[in-house]
Amino acid sequence: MNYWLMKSEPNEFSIDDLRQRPGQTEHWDGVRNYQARNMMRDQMKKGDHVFFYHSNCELPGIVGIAKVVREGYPDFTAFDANDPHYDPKSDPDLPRWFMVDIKFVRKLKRTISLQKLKDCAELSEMPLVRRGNRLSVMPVTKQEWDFISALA
DNA sequence: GCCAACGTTGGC
DNA sequence: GCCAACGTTGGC
Repeated sequence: MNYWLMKSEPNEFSIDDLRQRPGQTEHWDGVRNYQARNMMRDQMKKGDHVFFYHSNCELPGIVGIAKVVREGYPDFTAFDANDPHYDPKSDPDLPRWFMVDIKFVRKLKRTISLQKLKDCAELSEMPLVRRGNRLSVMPVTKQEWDFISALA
């Protein structure tokens, strides 16, 4: 069992949007970063736990929990010239970008803010709290997961 | 292979 | 809206 953190801008796609999706499930399309791609394609497994993080908003932080319900498969939005995430270099016969499906588990009563996470020495190794970090999908250790869960 | 230019991310 | 940090692109 592995643990992850996935960022989303709430004005694009929030934890509430996920909860309201049919089956409370959504495909995580639009990631155009190779490190994040590799994790979704190769490492994220059905049943893995996910922290849902809101970025680029009034109170950045962890807002909920989700889980992986479908393992890596080609991000079809890359093939669609009308899609904002279109990438002509991704060939359907040799897809460049991958995604997973995640399902809503629960929303936290209160956001665990980025500031709070930064204040915890136990979390100082997380890429999330490192300066300049831009990874939108990142691994979380079991220790970090348990520690953060206890903050909620 | 180097590196400047550029576009994007994301906190503030 | 600003801007630092970072990844990607493309000329050479």
